[in-house]
Amino acid sequence: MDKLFDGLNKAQREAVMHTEGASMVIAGAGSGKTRVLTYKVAWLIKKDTDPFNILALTFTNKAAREMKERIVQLVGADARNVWMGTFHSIFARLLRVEGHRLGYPSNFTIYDTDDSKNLLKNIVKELNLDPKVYQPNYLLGRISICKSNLISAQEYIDNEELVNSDKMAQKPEIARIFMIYQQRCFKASAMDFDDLLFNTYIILRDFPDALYKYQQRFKYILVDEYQDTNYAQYQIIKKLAANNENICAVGDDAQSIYAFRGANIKNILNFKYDYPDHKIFKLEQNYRSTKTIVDAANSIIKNNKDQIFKEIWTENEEGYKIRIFRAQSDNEEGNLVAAAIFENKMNQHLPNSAFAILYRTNAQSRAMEEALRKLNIPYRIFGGLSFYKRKEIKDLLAYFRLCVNHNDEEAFLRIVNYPTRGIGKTSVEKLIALAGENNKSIWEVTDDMALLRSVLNQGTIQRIRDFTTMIRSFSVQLKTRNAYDLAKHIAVSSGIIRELNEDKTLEGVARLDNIEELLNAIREFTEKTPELPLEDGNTKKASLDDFMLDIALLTDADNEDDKDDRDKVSMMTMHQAKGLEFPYVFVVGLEENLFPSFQSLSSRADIEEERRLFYVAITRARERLFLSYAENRYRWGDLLACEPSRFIDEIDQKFIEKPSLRGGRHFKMTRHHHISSDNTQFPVSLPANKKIKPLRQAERMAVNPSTLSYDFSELQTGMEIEHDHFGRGKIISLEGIGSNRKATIFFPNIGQKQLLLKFAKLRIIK
DNA sequence: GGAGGCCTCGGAAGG
DNA sequence: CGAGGCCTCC
Repeated sequence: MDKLFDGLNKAQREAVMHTEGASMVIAGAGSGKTRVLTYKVAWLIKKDTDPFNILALTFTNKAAREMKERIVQLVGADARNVWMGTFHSIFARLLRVEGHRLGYPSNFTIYDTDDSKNLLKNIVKELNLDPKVYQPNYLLGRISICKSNLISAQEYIDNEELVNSDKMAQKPEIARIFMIYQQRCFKASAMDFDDLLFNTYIILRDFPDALYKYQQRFKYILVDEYQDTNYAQYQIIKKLAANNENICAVGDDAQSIYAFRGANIKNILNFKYDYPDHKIFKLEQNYRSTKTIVDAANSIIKNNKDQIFKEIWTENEEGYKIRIFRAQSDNEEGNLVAAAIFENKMNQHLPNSAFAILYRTNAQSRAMEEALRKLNIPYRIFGGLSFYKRKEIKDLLAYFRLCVNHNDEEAFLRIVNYPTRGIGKTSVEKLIALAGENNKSIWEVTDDMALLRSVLNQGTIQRIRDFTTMIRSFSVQLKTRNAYDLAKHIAVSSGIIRELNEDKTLEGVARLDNIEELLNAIREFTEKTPELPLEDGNTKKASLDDFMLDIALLTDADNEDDKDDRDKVSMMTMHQAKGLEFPYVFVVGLEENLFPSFQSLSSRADIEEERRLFYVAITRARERLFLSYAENRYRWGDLLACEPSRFIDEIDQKFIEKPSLRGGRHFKMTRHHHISSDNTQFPVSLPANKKIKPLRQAERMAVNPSTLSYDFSELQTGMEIEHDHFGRGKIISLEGIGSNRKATIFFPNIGQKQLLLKFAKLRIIK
């Protein structure tokens, strides 16, 4: 037996060795799923499969990168040639080559969700429709679900059922908006995230030579997180695998938590019909968690009706029972969690990084942060505003985008007047209108003097031409300069750096830092990318258009900041925790209406998804699990009374530490759980408009006004403080009492300011 | 064009 | 509560 198989158990080994034909690996939490995938690819390579013939699809870039590194360690650098990446990055690559078949240039832009929403907003405005009725979020959601179910704009218009349901919902124009949106994206040489899948499918469907080419190339196909694939992804895989049927789908139906964004659990349930000769491997031994945690998780998930039978077990020791905290308020919940972390850190000699706090919504992080700060426990929050979503980053990237693709409408609109150059809203609206009337992109309009003269004055025209001339001059240099040089040149010549330099606030300084960080990333890219040979025998460093190829597909996890990985407690949503593990895990906010979320209460399918999310959350824990809930919680500025989550009741009581429940439980079966039938519809009809918000008003409760006394006694005249926005300053005087207490502060960069202490979150420097 | 006031509305999140 | 959009005023 090859030594590659050392350290794999029987089920894992069988799954790895089954390379020919279809197979499905049902991998329970902590059962070594990633291991099977990596070893399977490694085994294929070892058996002399050309890495170029292996396609491995993951859900995150990070997963792909880590897996690739691991495989390289196992079988050598050759493994770098495996086609491994997310669905979106792999198929974006395919579309750069094949997109011309549908009329896209190879340098098409990838619109991110902000671009898509802006475009939709503009379209609604141009059509004079009510922006309240046609909200960008809603529209994009609708369009996205269509495309991920392979329904084109034309098919939508022709589908009576869909059009009628929109009429019933008083939104009859959705089909038209969808169509215009697609046309505008096309005109801008842009694809949104869903187009990357939709268009890939269309090419495989309509161009037999292309289908043949990729079926030949991808002889072995592996798909990770199969339970989270949507219909479009499913169909693409099915097409690619149709010839060889060497497909291996890995997943766990119990961990499907993305149905809300179109993932279809049926893909995993139907695998057996799609590939009748398939083999199923079940990985049921958990290596991660204690018996208590594994069995408690089993006792929860068995409440779900829709699932593939499996029995997760472990040889690990029994371990600690689960402790449950009941808190009076969200703040007290934070204090209990922080205190427990502190105590365990000390008693068990654990590093901060041994702990994770998992919550349902990002808003819950605040109470936890405050509590941890009080005890001086360092923490790191995952999620939040992504680097690539920051305004200054998007601004600079928009310059790059427009250089690479002049037709990129969203990039054009973003920067045509940033930094300000006297091209106002009215002029821009006229450009958009001209583009629409003449079936041109905005850039093409700016190139047509006759058209411009028809609606704009000479001064405006000149300013617009100056702008396009500048962009052109940048574009020319794509050929001559390397990515870093040009990026830096653009950052300076565009005026962005000057603009940010003038902003002396903390925010402004941080923005400039971010620009610098982006430029550093580009420098690194320029240096790391192998040089391309030129016709004249010289070589050429990577250029800015190379860098821009899949920049839209990058996320925060892709630039792991090594400077920030000091020993810290991790805080994140349960969704983000998928795939991770920690010795000590706190799952907080176990309250009805929060977890399970109030939006999920009316359908069984939604509740089951929440339950799977709970399952994911608790199976992150290796040694010890803590659950908590608050009886009162601030939500959207109101103090709400809460009841403990039904999920707490679902855990078999024998796994729970007894004395923690002071006063016993005050709820049992008295609640009414409104359960309607499953509203999953597939593939033509769309999910019905989601439920009406239940109970919000009724839940509201009076706030106890005696708690509103403010005490800022630590602050004194003469102190140096720091303010989020104004930076450091010195307190000149203090006046007023209670909530009216205010300070006069001198900020060197800004001047003198009067601030109400209850709003200004001042930090004392000395 | 930018600052400041008022209003609205809120899920989880990968690419 | 707080972010973001929109409107008004300079």
